[in-house]
Amino acid sequence: MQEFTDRQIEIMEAATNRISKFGIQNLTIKTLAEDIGLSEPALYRHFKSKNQILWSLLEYFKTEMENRIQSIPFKTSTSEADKLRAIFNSQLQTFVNKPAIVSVIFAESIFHYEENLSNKVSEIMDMMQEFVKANIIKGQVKGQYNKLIGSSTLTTIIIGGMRMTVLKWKLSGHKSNLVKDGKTVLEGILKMIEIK
Amino acid sequence: MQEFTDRQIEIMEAATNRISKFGIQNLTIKTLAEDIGLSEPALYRHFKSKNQILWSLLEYFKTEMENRIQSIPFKTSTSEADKLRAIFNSQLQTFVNKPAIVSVIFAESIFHYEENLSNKVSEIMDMMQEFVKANIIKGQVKGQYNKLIGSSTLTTIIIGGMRMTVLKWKLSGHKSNLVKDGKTVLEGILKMIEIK
DNA sequence: TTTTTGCGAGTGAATACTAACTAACATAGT
DNA sequence: ACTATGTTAGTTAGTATTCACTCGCAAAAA
Repeated sequence: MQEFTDRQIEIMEAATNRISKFGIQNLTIKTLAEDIGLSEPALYRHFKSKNQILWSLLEYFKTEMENRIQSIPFKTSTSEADKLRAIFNSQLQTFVNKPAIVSVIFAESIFHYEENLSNKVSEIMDMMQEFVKANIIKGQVKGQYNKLIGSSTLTTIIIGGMRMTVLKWKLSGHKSNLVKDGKTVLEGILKMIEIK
Repeated sequence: MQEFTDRQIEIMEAATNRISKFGIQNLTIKTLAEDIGLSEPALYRHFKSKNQILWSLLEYFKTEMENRIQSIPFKTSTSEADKLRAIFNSQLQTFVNKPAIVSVIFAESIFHYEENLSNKVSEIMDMMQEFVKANIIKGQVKGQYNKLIGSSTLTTIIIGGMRMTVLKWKLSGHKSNLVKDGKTVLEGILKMIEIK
């Protein structure tokens, strides 16, 4: 298990914010050092390379996300649909609290050239897909969801719809209501698959 | 209306290919010139800046896409669902024929720092959304689609599902069957909204 | 002859990263 | 209690390399 120092976390958060505000092109060791109020070489005391700053940042968020979702408390009586609602609510709320994260997590393309980074982004996406797919399968087995559509296709639709909502929120300059819009999309899909 | 010379189109296609293969970070005037077999200054005979190469490339594809979709022949008797099928089929087929385009069109984040470029990407996305939303509204008015979900939300779900399918195809290294997977997703959604 | 399209050889500004050094502090041996 | 030694976290001043872009000139096309 990775552990990070306070300074490392400070650096990772500053990096996330800069990417969110000005894009990855503007994330340089120089601008990053200025944001924190340190010299460039000081950053190299805490990370051995720029790549490692980005990698750690992704790892840090992945762990946070995994822990947060897995520790959502469910009663045994909770329906699969309600579990799905809780997972997405938690996820979208996190994005609202820290909008900068979205720019990094939803950016398969920006790390295209650095294999270890794009792999980390894929890992995060896969994790989210696993949560959703497991939910769908369970719900279909339990007879809570209909079986009009296969679980893989349904997962693609749900994750796709949510990602699209987040993208629109980002393009609106975070002015739209992400939690509400996300809920609307999810309820729409549930309306079509849930058996009441 | 913009017109491009043969040489300009050659440059734009080479740029698209390089972005697709190695990411935008690797698209430099030098590598681009080498791909075409010209010197760096020669490129500046055809475009006044690197930004303009990227802008033109987006404009070029946007126009192509608009014309292609609008010239799909429909009989008056064609159902809205069949129109939607035809539009997405045409779009996905274009991606399969020129996979490099996807890296550029689906890359809101890579142009984050250059306003005129991210605006162009938004324009392309908006255009696609308009086509879909118009189709949904018409279908609901004609009673071909049910009204369980509002047209905006449904548009988000459809576009989101298709984008997700394209993203998965890209991450698979273009090994999955995009046209087939896209059709499955669309049929899944139609199954839930179409009134037969 | 004039215009178009190419070239070799640059330019200044960034970029990630390094070298050499230092002040502040912790710890261990006597 | 005092000194020797090592560590942590920072500094200033660089390095080599890469970047988008330009200048002056030639050859070819119109």
